[in-house]
Amino acid sequence: MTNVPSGYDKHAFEPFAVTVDLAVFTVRVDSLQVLLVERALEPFAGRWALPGGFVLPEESAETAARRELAEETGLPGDVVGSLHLEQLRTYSDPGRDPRMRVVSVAYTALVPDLPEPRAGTDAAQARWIAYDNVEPLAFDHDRILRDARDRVRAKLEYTGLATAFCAPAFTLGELQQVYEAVWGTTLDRPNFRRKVLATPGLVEPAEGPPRRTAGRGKPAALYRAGGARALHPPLLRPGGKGGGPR
Amino acid sequence: MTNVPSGYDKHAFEPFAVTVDLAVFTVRVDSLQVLLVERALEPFAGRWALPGGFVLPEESAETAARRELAEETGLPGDVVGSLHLEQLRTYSDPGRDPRMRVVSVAYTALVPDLPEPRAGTDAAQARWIAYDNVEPLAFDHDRILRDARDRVRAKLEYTGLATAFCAPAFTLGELQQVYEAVWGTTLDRPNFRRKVLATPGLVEPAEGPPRRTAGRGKPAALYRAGGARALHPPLLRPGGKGGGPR
DNA sequence: GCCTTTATAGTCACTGTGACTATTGAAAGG
DNA sequence: CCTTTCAATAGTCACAGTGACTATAAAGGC
Repeated sequence: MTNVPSGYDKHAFEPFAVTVDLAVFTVRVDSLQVLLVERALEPFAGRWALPGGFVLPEESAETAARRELAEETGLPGDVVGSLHLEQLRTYSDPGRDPRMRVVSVAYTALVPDLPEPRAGTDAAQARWIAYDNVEPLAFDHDRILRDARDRVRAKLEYTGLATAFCAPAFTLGELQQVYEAVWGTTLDRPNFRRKVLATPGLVEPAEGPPRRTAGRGKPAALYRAGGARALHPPLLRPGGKGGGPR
Repeated sequence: MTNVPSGYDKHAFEPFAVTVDLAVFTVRVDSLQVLLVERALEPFAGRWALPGGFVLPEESAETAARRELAEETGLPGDVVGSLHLEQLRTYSDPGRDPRMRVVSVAYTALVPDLPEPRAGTDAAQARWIAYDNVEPLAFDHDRILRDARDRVRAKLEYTGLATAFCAPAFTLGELQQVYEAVWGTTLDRPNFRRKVLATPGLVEPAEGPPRRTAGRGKPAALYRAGGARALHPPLLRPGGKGGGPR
């Protein structure tokens, strides 16, 4: 229930602040990278942190997440408006912010390879940083980032989310690089191809120019993201089980 | 980031209230049931709702969830302290509570068949109600409940969560009833048995009294929950081949 | 032309699974 | 005590999905 105790005065108690934090991922040069900002203000001035900020009185958390991302990183408005954004979880430990009681709704976003962001008002700079090279972050953002990475890894198995890391048209080799970068594994190319094409709704052939020149070697066929949200059968990652079949 | 704008006054703005809402599920008589309370106060007095309430200044959302559950339903303290509780997601739409700005962190809990709860301070009564018989709830609790049900259905596939619905020692037939009630399907008993026993960490034989009398017919062996969090291979629900999510 | 590189096609053995059928063992009812 | 009943458990069989691997096709560099 959501009862207000009788005689309740909205302003009589220590209020909660509600914020959003964003773990924005991309895949470039075969590695999973995350968007971080360097804090310009105390606390944790000079430390890296996830982009984010306060939810305003008239917006939902998701609206706030898109607004903050645009403000703090200067990413193009149409990109921010259309990117894949998904709620991760909410962090509410007392003391997670040294200044006051802050409850933060964390979001995970997946974007294709994008230009370098530029710092916004509250940030000294904003950069893509390889997940494996991230140094200790401000607040409890290390934990949020780890939770977000685990979620993305798991979701690649049973959803078509990997296509959100790719441009509108992509080759199966590029899609495989996404899986390999996120999972930190290598995959057999013929088997990957067979599984992707056998999973309905994951990818569809792009009808336009059927091939793209990528360098030397045979040009690859282009595909675009399919409409399926859940994959049947799932694309399970190799190895990662606790003693089961390998 | 979580910067407080300069010159910020904690009490100068319209504050957010932070609440928790709980979707507590159990399985009894072959049906998935959810714990609901009848609201005693406005708004939505007389309507059914999910149990929940305000997060206090010094508690985390999860602590608040356990406290509210104990207060509103009178479930035994040790049960509330040890039950499986998992954060679902956070609902933050402006206007979801007609009185003020309320952000609610929703939790899902799974419990074995328990005695009838008793109503607490804010509730006229508290009852288990079959999921399929739930009438429109207060606030946006219909949506929360639906999200929670979808999540539980999906999690049974790739986690050992189904054992949380069972008593400490249970038969494979009882475990199968959990899957059937949650998924709304029937499963082939020999195949279910084979899959459960072939999945490492799902169940372990209970060493104590090896059998339990359940009526007529051969008594079943007893098992207890295994330690595995993720199942390999997963226990997929039937009917998934066609394409879309099932 | 030949060689390298990358995409794509195909083979084969093995595992997990759905749909069944058969057997076991304990309690219920004469 | 013996038979019936019924759930638990064991076993069979065909087939889809997958990992490991080999073979062919299509491009560029020389």
